[in-house]
Amino acid sequence: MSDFELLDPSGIPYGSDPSTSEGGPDPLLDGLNPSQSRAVSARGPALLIVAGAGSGKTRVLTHRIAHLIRNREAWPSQILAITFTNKAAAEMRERIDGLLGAASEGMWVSTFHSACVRILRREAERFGYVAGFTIYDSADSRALLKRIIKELDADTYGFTPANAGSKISRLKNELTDADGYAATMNASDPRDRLFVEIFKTYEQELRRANAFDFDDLIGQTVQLFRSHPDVAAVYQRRFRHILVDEYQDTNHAQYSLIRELTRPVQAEQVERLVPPARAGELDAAGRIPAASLTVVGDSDQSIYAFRGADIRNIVEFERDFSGAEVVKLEQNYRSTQNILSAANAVIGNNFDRQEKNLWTAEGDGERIVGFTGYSQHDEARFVAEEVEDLHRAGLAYSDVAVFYRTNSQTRALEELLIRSAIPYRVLGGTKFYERAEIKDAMAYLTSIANPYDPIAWSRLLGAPKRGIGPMAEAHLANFQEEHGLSFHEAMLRSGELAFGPKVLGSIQSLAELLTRAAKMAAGDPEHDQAPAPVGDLLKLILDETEMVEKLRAKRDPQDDARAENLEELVAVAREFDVKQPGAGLLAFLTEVSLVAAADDLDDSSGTVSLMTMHTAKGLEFKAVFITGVEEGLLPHQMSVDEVGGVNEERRLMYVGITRARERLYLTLASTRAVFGDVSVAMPSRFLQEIPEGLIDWRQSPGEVTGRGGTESRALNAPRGGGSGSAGRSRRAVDSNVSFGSGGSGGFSSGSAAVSEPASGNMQSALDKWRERKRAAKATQAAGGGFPNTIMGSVRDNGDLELAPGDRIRHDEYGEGRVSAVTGVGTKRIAHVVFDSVGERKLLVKLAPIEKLA
DNA sequence: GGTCGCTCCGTTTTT
DNA sequence: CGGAGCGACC
Repeated sequence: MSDFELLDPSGIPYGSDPSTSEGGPDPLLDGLNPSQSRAVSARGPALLIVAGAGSGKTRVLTHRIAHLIRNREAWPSQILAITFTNKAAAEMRERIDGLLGAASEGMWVSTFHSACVRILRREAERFGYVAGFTIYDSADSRALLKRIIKELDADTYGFTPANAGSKISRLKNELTDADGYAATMNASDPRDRLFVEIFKTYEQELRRANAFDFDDLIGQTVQLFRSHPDVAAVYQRRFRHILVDEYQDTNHAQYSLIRELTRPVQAEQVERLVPPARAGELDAAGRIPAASLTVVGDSDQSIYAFRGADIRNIVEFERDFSGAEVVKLEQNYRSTQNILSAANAVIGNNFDRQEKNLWTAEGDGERIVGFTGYSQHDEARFVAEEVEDLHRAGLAYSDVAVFYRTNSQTRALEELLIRSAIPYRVLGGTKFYERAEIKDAMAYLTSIANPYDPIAWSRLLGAPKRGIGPMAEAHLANFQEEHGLSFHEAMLRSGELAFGPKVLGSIQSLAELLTRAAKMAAGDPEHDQAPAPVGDLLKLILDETEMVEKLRAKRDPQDDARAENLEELVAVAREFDVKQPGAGLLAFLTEVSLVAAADDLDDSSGTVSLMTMHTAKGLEFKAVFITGVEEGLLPHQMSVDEVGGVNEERRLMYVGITRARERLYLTLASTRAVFGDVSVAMPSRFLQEIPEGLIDWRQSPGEVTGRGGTESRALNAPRGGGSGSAGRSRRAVDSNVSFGSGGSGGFSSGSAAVSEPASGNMQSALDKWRERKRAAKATQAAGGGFPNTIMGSVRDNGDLELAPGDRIRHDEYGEGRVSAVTGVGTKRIAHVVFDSVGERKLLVKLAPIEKLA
């Protein structure tokens, strides 16, 4: 479409270099160090920029693009820049615009997935798809696989949607299809044969549904290019400069895509190009030369092997692309030397890497702070207090991030952050669009765009409940398949099937709704009617189905939150309509399908960011907490048995450390709750790899595990002296107390395991019951307070009134005096000066406090 | 056909 | 401890 109209109108050939000979300094090279400058100005067929963490690679990349455009070596529309997240793409576009004015018009800056969707939507008809295809997320894929496995009775062979799905995903990332796998498998193994059956059926079903899964987006684009050289030629010609960020995390499919895009256009394809090629585009042999490729990466930050990333792509780049130049960026502009020294020390233990050392001219900075908690709650409490101290010292909340290895670690952290009235946000985890009610509503939109999609259709039938059960669904599905109809058409003709009057009525009115919505979505060009905004469509669906009202009518307080989520979705749709007027339903669905965890990071939100270390890649914060630095968690137990697993975990640790600019905290707990009961945790081997002088242990592992256990000897920590043991015994008592008293709030997840069985069971059953009741009440009352509300572990002080001067007692901080109360309603915050620990801010409603008479 | 409650399952990281 | 899935009841 319009992208192609932006092709160079004046015919300036690729490679001509009209303006570099101008005298005077180049503002785009100004302020760059020699390596950076080389990385911006180097020209040639291929360039590898080895960019250590914080070495200014985004700057180099944006300047390089701006340089190409300003020097008239390329038009914006000839540039394709691939980033890892949509947020990174938006940021890059913004920075280029900042350098050149609105120059990014027509440029493709996007993720692999977004770029491929764009290509596939445009070319879908070429290979039997329709532009309105659905993108299946992993949950959709699993739903489809579940059906297939059941049909083939494959569950008796141990197949599950999850394991079959991940195997298919792995194969697709290797560009292997079902036939390809069948050719290499052990044909005498019935399990293998069955898997091929599953794989084949899955592919058929996807095609029938006019849907692609995540991996298809890349893989099918590669297939498209390979089977249609004329289509490939269009893109090979168009993109003269291809730049790929985070190249160390590309998988084979992505690598192949880049390979296809950087092939020269052969003479016989050149003839077929529209518009025809100009003389300036061609080389002596009548071909259009290959695009120039720039990749940026750092093999030390490769952390996605589990999803097929192949580190060899970057390691063997020079061999792969002949004539490649390599530029190394080693000077770091982000972190203090202490942080870098720790990072270097850790990553230095990976023997299979190219030697590289980050350094900075900025000085040592503060020492790294270490802390070992008695439990994960204790650890979380430290984090919350320390965040508050940093904030008091003038650091904005948004400059602070808390990292962890697994998403399940958020619970304890959230609990303590809520109590401390620290605003926070969790990136990733159970994402907004993965919530059941959101998927329900989205199913309507998906089905409107693609009425052949069985997953979306099947989902919307039962949401909300309307009397159409599995029986009716099966009949309709059979009918639709027999007659080759869309699901909507099948429903409109449901009168031809033997349904009872009630069911028939439900089906008919649902069919009418969908038909009406589909008409609105399509618009009517003849009557000058534009496609309806997405927000209107969604509102229509929600109004007609009464989804929100039905949720509100339920007693369960969680349903209120669900209703609010739906309203939030309407707001998201409206925002989309404003930001991209006329973009349409399809664009909205695409955007929603491809949001990444890091995409909702909002720098102006004024909140602390919680995320996994994987999500943290590419980001930076003034202060970083890495939590759960324990054996079994970091490195994760699962990775220890895998070949190269620990090395990848070490790179993950390296990524985490190098996100920090000024302050780094490494925290762990000596015990961690796994499932229900408590197990002992050992400090991570990575801690030993950091020179001891770099860490200032506020509480070392030795002080906590005590008694000269093997753990403490393994560490570089100072020997825990007298003060540690006093603290330990006091806390030990605390935690026992809170176990016994179910009503006191706090950490009841503790260890009931050791107490006598009979009373222990009764006690825990009672605790559970009380806990549930209180949680329900708390969430009911706390509505609208914080974006993240944890269920089941929040206490509620009801309408506790506090005024300056009041004395209170806190479960952990002891007694103190209220100095001020700010905020209103559920967000009332008490500022309390404690006798022992000084000033703290507490959320009146949720803090474990009581007023003293 | 829907709802409730029980049991059993399971936890790495994600576009 | 939490969620999903299934079986038994209404």
